[in-house]
Amino acid sequence: MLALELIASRFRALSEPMRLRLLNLLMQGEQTVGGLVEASGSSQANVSKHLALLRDAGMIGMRKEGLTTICYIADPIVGELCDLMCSRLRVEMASKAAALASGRKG
Amino acid sequence: MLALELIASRFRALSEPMRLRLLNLLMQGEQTVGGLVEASGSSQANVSKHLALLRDAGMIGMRKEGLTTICYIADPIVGELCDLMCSRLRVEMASKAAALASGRKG
DNA sequence: GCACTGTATCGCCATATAGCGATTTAGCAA
DNA sequence: TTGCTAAATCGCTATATGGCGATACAGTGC
Repeated sequence: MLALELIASRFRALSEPMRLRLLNLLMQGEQTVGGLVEASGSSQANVSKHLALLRDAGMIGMRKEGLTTICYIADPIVGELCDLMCSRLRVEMASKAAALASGRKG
Repeated sequence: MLALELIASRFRALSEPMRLRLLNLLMQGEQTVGGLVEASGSSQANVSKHLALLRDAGMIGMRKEGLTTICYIADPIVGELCDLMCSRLRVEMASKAAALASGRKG
């Protein structure tokens, strides 16, 4: 179904640690591509590619100002999805830790 | 960072249309693997592989009853994430449709 | 025109995985 | 044991993509 592919592609955009890292940086405020390159510790080519993918997925926006390109979160869903996933993971990890502590199998 | 990889792997589990389809089927209630094979129209091998991946991601659970294996949604996050994404897509598609109708560029 | 800088893109390699058919394994019934 | 069935796994191919270095492009200033 078309809709499923659309949804899948959005989730896929969130399925790489480097992209989550870039989104996380952008959630603190808009940044230039160069700033993201430096902050992420990845190569310029990779960051550019990931940013283009995030843009195509509608998650971020980009505007040019002179030589530099400035990126910003374009879709509030990003924070919501990550918050949901993070809070869920916290619950799971807490229960696993409790299981380990009590000697049960994970 | 470890956490980012964990989060990314969860999103990755949701990044295939076939897996979304299987989850969607399971949201109507638990099903056998065979039932999912039939309902999804995919091969038994593929469905089995996707289900194993979803299980490893903690999204579904499986229990054996005699010969058959019964699958069920194990993590309520599945529905929430998909609802969020779907509602967001509806908003975007509606605005794109409006843009098309008014002759503006998408 | 030239040089410099910030981004985007290209070519390449390695890895991951979706899908397929074939096979194996596990449980039930003779 | 044999046979049957449900599911998992194996071997394979094709495709997608993350990461790299090199290059091309675009905007600025000379």
